[in-house]
Formats: sequence, structure tokens, C-alpha cells
Amino acid sequence: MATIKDIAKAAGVSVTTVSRALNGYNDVNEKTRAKIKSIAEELNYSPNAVARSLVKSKTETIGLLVSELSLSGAKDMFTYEIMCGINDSSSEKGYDLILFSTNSAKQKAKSYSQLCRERQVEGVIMQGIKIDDPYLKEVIDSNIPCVLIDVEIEGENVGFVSTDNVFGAQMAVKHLTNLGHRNIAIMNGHNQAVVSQKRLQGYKKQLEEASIPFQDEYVLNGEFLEEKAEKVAYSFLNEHPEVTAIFCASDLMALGVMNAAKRQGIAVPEELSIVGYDNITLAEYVQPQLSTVEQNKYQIGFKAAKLLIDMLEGNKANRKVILDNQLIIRNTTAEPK
Amino acid sequence: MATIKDIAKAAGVSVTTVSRALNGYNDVNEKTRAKIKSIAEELNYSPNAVARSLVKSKTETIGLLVSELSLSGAKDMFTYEIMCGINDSSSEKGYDLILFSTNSAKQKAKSYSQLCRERQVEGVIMQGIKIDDPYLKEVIDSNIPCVLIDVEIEGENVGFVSTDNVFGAQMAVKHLTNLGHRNIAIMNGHNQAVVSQKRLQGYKKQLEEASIPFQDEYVLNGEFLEEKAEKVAYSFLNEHPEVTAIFCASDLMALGVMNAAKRQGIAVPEELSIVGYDNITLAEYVQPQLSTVEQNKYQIGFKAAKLLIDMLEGNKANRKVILDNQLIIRNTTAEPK
DNA sequence: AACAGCAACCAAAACGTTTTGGAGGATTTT
DNA sequence: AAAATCCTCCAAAACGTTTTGGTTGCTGTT
Repeated sequence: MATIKDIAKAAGVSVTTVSRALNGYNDVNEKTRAKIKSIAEELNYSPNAVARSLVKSKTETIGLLVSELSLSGAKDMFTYEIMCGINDSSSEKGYDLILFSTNSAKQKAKSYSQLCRERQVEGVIMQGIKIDDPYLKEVIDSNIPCVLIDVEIEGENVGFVSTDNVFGAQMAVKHLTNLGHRNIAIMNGHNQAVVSQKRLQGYKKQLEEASIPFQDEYVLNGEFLEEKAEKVAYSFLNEHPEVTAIFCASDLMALGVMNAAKRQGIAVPEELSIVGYDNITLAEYVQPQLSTVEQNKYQIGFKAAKLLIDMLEGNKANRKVILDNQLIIRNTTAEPK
Repeated sequence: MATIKDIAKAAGVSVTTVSRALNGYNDVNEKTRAKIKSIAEELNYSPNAVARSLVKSKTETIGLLVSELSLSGAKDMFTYEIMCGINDSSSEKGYDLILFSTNSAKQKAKSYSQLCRERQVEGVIMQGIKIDDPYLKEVIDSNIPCVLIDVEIEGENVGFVSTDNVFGAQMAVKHLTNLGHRNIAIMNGHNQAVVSQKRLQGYKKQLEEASIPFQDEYVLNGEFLEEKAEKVAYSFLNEHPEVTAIFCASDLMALGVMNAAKRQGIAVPEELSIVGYDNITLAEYVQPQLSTVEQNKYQIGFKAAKLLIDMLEGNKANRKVILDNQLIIRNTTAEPK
């Protein structure tokens, strides 16, 4: 592999001159520069980013911490779409992406922040991290600039991007109350996610606005899992025939609820309205098509990378980015009988 | 950030000793080692991988070249699942993953192999690359070890992993001929993919075995796109009412064909049998559920990373990995009327 | 003729590691 | 008692860049 030295030798100049010529400094004669450039091309030279990083102590790399880059999440494309956004945004700015996924074995051996420091990433984006993940705190406490997705923590070196989950949930439930539903349950996710709390909040808010008393036993926990939601919904529907609508904190859980309803012989939407959250691809393919709240996952990723890079480059930027979401009405919602 | 020098100073030894102590060499007294280790911990030291890479000229990094990490592919989870496999496999071996995606703007400025050389990745995995992509040739010609997914090229520094597409396609078509179909069309992908050629081959092979004459006009091109497939199928079905079955080279295209059939008022599977390829998540959610050929995408990724790392570490490994696939019979296939 | 100013170049240090080729002293072997 | 061996340690070079703080020689000004 040709180095800057080889070029210097071939061109009969010092390495300094080669470096400055190639990097566009103007204290080098244009003729010399041209010569150097042509030699560089000839030698098929590409600068060694490792060496450069070492001296500049800048790697132009951002780390992507995904809690579980695993097949469990394969059904909803959440992570993938976010990654697309991150990738586009960061490559636009000339940053490379390095993937840190929490393999259980590796996680024990090395902490996130260790990985980051070793690899000298300039900042990280964390996606899918549970709120009680010990490593979340660790990264935040370290001084590595960091952007969280869907975890609302703000600070000097930490920002976040999320959607307005309270509003999104409220919209969904409002859609149900507008249709005339009064007995509305919520299939929530686990409590280690901020979004669960927010969505519950939105649910309560709309209940209040519609003057519907909140009932504790109408709050179900599906852990964000299809199977769990199905199981929970199955017995719940049995015990609560008065319930005519269920708001689900994720489409995946909504799918589970739909299955439960089918198994109970309950018709959707005639006897039970269901609205989901996320608008995953599947949502418009299931029968009936699922009404849901859309989040622009690509945008989430894109903005996250943008925010991080702004932070890295000292541009002032709001460390708190909240994106819109919108209700998509399909065929799982109808007036109660 | 604490460096090895700080530790040396604090411990009253040379940097050499610190390095050797921390790296487990046995020419250092256990007492000294313990002292160094404790100081390192105290200082919250982590080795600088950049500096280490520079001197060892090893980065322990593999590049992941994805032709389009974009939302176009979002519907099928192909890339994502492969990435999961790659990630698990490589992190198991202690390699980090760096993402190179062909952003059109960036692609023009810097070629793949340049990116790889700059970043000093030790090898690359290429996924979703079209056979006529100029950069494919470039990477192969460079001496960077490289594993291709679904592109069958073999060489000293290049291997591939794929599934047996001829067999898979034949199985699918055999399923149709066994059911009694005689007029079977194929909705193929574009010709820039090896898999298209292979699947066509499998289709022909089974036709021959079933003594059905091959007809050129039964070969359709859906470009691997749902919309395109729908469009092509729509007019084809109109002109060829004798056709009772269509084998599709991807599930996505099968979905398109299903839509076309619906629009034409053709009942699936009663009047038209359809079998897809890939077994994407959607396949079991559409109505009727899609019969298809399953490929274990996770395994493809996993094996690809394994092969690459074997190549990197000089373990002898077969540069050609062909994985099994299997027919999944659901509800889009039935006997012809 | 002396000087300032400028264009074009360069030597050396620095970045944080690993590795090479010893060195010094203690211990064991002859 | 000398020689050989072992244990522990270290100075310096190396990796490929960028940056700092110059130097050299030329042009034009006084």
C-alpha cells in the first residue's frame, strides 16, 4: 500500500509538502501539487484514515448502539428503518457508522463506553435501550456525546429525538371516543420504555377529556410482544365483554389482540375496535387492515444523526427533537354496536 | 483520556512494561502486573484502538457494503436479517462492523475499495450488489478479502454464500406441477441478479422433468418490485387466461401478482396458484397466506461473516457456501380447476 | 545595498500503541 | 568461581499521518 512517503520520494519533495498538497493548502506551488497528485493517482494512493485519526484525534465515526440487533425485532422494521435514516444522514456529512450491538457475551466483557473509547467514536446514537439498562446511565455519565432515541434525557452532551407519544396516543384514543366508545382498554408495553409511560398518559388524558373514568384494570401489559399481548387479551376479553375498544401501544401487540379476538369469536371491528401504534408494514396487510399511529422512523433516524453531528461540530442545536406523528384510519375501528 | 504513558508514570515503570503487563505477556512480575492493572482501572484506562491498529496494521474491522440501505428494501426484511446474522457472527469473533452504504453522492466521490483502504477494513461483505455494479469488479480486483452474498464468484480472496436457487425454484415449480398445473408462468427479477438466472434455470428444469414445453412468453420480468410485478401480471393474466399458476422469484413480486389477480377478479388459489420466494414476514400475514420458498437469511449473514473471518485468519475454509432452503406450503396454491 | 515581504518548501515532533533487541541482576549449573 | 540461565525490565523504533515553526531564495521597495 502506497504511503505518503512513497509519493514524497517519487516526487522529490518532503512528506510535509505531499500532505499539504493533497489537503489543498495554498503554500504549495500548483505545478508541484499537480505533480504530486498525478503520482498519487499513479500509485493508487489512499490516505490511511487510521493514522490520520491518531494525529488529529478525530475519527469521523459515530457509534450505533442497538440494544438488540436480533431477530426478535425482525417482525417490525423499526430498527432497520431508523438505521436507514441514520445512515443517510451521517454519510451525507461524511461520518462513518460503526455498529455496536449488545451481544450478551460481549456486553459482559466490555461496557459500551469502553467500546466507544477504544474505538474512539466521536459520539453515539442509542436505539432500543431500556430505561433501566445500566449501560444507558454509563454512557450518559461518560462525556461521550450521545443521542437517545425515544428516551427523553437532555444534557450538555446528551440529546434525544422522539415523537410526541402523549399526543399520538391521545389522537388514537380520541378516534375511539369520537366513534362513541366508552369502555376502552389499553394494551401497553413494558415499563422500561419511556414511550409506554407517555402513551398511557395520552390515553388517560383523552379519557379525561371525554369524561370517561379511568379504570386500573383496563391497563394491560403486553410487554411489546405479540404473543404476550395475545395471551393477556384473550383472558381479558373473556372477563370484560363490556369493552368495545382496545388501544395498543404497538402494532405488534395489536396483531396479538386481533388474534385473541379471532380466537374468542369476537368480530373486528364490529364488536371490537383496535388501534395500534407504529404503522409497521404488516399493518396494511393484515385483515382487516389495522388503524394505527404512524411514526416516521426514517426521519427519527435521520434527525438523530443530524442532531449528533451538530453537537459534535459545535453547531448549536436543540437537544430535544420531537417529531410529528399521525393517525392512520383503516379498518379495525368502527362505531360500537 | 488516560494513556499508557500516564499509567507508566504512575506505576514508575516504562510504557513497554505497561503494554506487556496489560496484554498478558509473561515477562512481567505478577506483583508489577497487579499494580499496573489496578492503576489502569483507577485511571479508567481503555486502550486506544486507533493507535493499536496503526502499529499492528490490523483493525479488527470488517466492512459491510450494502448496495442500498434504503427504504426501498424496507418491506422485505432481507437486508436486516442478514445484518443480524453478520453482526452476531462477527461480534462473536471480536470484529467490529462498519457500514458502507452506497449513497449516490458519496459513491461518485469515493469508490468502495478506496473507502475500504482508507478505513483499513480487513475484509468486506457485500450484500444486494447487482452483478453489473462497476464497484463489484473493483472490489474483487483489489486484494481486499471479500465475501459476496448471492453472487457466485470464487477466488483466492473472494468467496460467497448463497442458497441453492436452482433447487429452490425447482421445488416451487415441482409443487405446482405435482398439483397438476401445466401452464405455469414465472415472474422473474431483473437480470442483474444472479438469483434471477438461477431461479429461471430451476423453473426450466422442472418444466422439462414434467415434460412441459418451455414458452418464452411465460417469462415475465417484475424487476423484484411489487408494483412492477403487479402491472406486468395484470396485463399478462388478461392475455393468458390459460395460465393457472405463477411462480414468483420473490415474495414481494408475489404480492404484486396477488393484487393483480384480485383486480382481475381471479380467485387465488382457486383459479390461480401463486408461489413466492424468500418467506418474508408478510408472507404469512397476507390473505390468503403465501406459499413460498424459505431462505434462512440470518444464517446467510452468519455464515458470510464466518467465512470472511476464516479467510482473514488464514483458516482454510470452503470459499463457496450453499445453504439449504425449503418449500413452505400455505394457501396460495391448489389444484387447477 | 539593505530590507521587508512573500512564495515554496522542509525537519522534526506529535498522536498512543506494540515490538525488537537488549540489559542488569539474581539464581542455578558446571 | 565462572558460566549459563532465567526473570524482569526498558530504550528506541516503528506505524502513517498532520502540524508547528521554521528556512531559503526571490521580488520589489526604500
